[in-house]
Amino acid sequence: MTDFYIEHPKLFVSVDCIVFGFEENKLKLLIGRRKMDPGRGEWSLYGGFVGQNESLTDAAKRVLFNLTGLDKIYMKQVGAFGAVDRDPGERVISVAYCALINVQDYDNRLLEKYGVEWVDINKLPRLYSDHNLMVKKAISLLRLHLSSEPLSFNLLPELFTLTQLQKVYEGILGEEIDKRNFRKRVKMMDFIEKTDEIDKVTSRRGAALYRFNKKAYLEDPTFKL
Amino acid sequence: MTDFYIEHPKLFVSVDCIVFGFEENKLKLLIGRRKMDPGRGEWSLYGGFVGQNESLTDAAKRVLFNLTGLDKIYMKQVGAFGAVDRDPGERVISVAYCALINVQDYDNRLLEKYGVEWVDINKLPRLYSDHNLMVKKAISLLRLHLSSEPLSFNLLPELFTLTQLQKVYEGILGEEIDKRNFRKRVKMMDFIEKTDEIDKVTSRRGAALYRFNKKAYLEDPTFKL
DNA sequence: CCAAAAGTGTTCCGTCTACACCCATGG
DNA sequence: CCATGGGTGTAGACGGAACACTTTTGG
Repeated sequence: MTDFYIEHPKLFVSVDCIVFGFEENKLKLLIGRRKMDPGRGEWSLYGGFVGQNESLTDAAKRVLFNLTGLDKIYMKQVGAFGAVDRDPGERVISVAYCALINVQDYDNRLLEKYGVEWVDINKLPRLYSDHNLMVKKAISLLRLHLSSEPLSFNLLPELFTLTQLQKVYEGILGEEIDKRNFRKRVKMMDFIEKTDEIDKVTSRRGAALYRFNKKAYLEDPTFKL
Repeated sequence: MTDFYIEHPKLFVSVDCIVFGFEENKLKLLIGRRKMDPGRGEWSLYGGFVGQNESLTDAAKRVLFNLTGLDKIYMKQVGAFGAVDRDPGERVISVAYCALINVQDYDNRLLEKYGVEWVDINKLPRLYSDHNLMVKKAISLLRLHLSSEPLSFNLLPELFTLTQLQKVYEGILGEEIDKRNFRKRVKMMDFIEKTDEIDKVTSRRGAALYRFNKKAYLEDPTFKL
């Protein structure tokens, strides 16, 4: 390949992943202690550098797969962060990606392997570099799109109760929702289907389990919840 | 500075600017013919490479200043574009920025100097590389934020008529708006102030000129239009 | 005197919000 | 039998959408 742009500088480019999960009826983030300099020991998002022949999304997928053992994760770009001194070590441009995973699919042995933990988003510590900023932006993005896109199901198992679904909404929005109004709205979405299964774990009475029918949704992708 | 990350590759990073203007009651984009290889002669956004000691936003500001002679332009990041072969010349990560300018402030002599033109966003040609994608995303972003942020005033002169304001909305949303409903909503925003000035250019009768009072807005930054 | 744009209110309908009680079950 | 979470409907308020005519003035 010819060097068309040889006179311009090249920079390190990394991706940082903001991994959301839903556990104990709370919205959580997968973060860990940095294992390298600079910033060794500080709380941090998990990231990695972008390869010469790797697209940004591929890099994000690779990093997410390493961290979680999962592929086909729902993922969305949050934005590029490029302050000159954002990384104390070297000049690095970082592109943040937000990921939503179902913690049931996550292998907990990886927590130890990577030294990461699920931390309540309302109890986040100070993070390395500009990672708090990234998280803040990711949450605004989630909030912005929550009511017009079927995001929430990515955080839940295949079968879920309406209370769980509601808690996901409350976790992301950071406010409580009226149960009756919420269920009324759910009923209008035909692709949120009641199954015959009953969940007896979280309540004595048992709660009906629902499923998000992706195929039905794609036939008429109108979402408002 | 120590080379902490020496083992990782470095990439070219550029910024591309999507410059919106409002002219002849239409939303337009400032684009031109590429003056360099690869892609010489193709329609393209205006961009530039990010320097080693320059933040992403500074790079975008610099490129915008070069192109328009204006600083303090309203600017928002659209996102990072990182497909491996997005640029036919070399591997380049590009961060797109959307800018809103008032064409009255723009020196038309620069059109020739840079070989750029104001093109109706509904009549855009095929653009270089993934620039059409960038534009599309920028427009979605504008639409998304239009009703909750005072974006539109950046496209208008200090003093503007309500019809002009409405045309900006229609241009961005791509649909017509009811005049009476629109004006009713404008009246509720106290920081859109009627002045004593009258515009006699666009109508025989003359239209009242309004002003966006930024200070008043900042005291109570609630926007809904 | 007419063309062209400015300006102005009301009614209706649908959507959102507030709100409280009974049910089923396991321990 | 009681504590715990699951499940259900209605009325009133509010906001958005539809809609047509009068005014002013330059040419």
